[in-house]
Amino acid sequence: MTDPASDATFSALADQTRRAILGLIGEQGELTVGEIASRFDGVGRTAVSSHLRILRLAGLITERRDGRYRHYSLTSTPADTVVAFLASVYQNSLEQLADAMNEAVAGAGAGSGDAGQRDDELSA
Amino acid sequence: MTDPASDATFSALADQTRRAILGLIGEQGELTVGEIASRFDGVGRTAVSSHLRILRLAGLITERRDGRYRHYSLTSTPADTVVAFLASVYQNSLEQLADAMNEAVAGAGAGSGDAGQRDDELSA
DNA sequence: ACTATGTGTGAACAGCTATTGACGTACTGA
DNA sequence: TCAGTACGTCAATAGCTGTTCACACATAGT
Repeated sequence: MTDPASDATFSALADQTRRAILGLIGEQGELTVGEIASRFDGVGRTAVSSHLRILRLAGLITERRDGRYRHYSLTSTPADTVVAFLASVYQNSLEQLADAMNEAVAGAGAGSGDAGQRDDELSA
Repeated sequence: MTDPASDATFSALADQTRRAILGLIGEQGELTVGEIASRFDGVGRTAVSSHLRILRLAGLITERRDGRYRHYSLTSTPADTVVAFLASVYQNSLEQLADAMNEAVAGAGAGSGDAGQRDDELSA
């Protein structure tokens, strides 16, 4: 729980604007910096760029460079760090949850497609 | 995703010390402020008390007053907010995962109502 | 009374966020 | 090719939030 990866992930998720950006990207699939900044009236391109940099360093999003544009999209397995933390803290009561989650992940990856989730060991 | 509850939860989880406190409480089941402060050599009781206040306001822990001591323990379904956020953002790929996780949490918490650390219920 | 546990308050400190201005890069038109 | 324009980022600054400590206070046990 004291991993640098956890720290980066939770710090990235701590900001409300960044969570909103993640939700926006999740809706649209791919967005550029200008498109995101145009939706947040109170946030400029520079601020959005900084937020995207933090999200990218945390491994939550990836960028695809297309000319002068940079399209940002969600990564495939972003919840791993969060889920791993929850599983380690609440293992006494949520151990069965982790098992059910692994099964659900495996089923979702086979059924609905683009997730590409890999089943890893959640119960530490 | 812009709920105040989400903001409080993710802000509480953003701090490394608070995540370590959660892990410590998850291991021991119940701990007092002094016990927690004694384990973190660089953090005093005042800081621990402040962190516990933030965690309590975020709904992650609950306190049980026993004389002059206050025993802190994990709440039953703390991951709901986090899971709800992940489900809303990654609904395209993790919709079934979120449903399965909510069901698992509801099933685990339906029996007793607490985190499972009910070794004693002595009342003042 | 005396001691121990826990919390509240104010100050110092560091860290983060948003802005302004400027720069590098890449498309567009003549 | 050459300017003009749009997109994104970098650097520096101001403002704000959050963490920690020292001190004092309230509560509870002996």
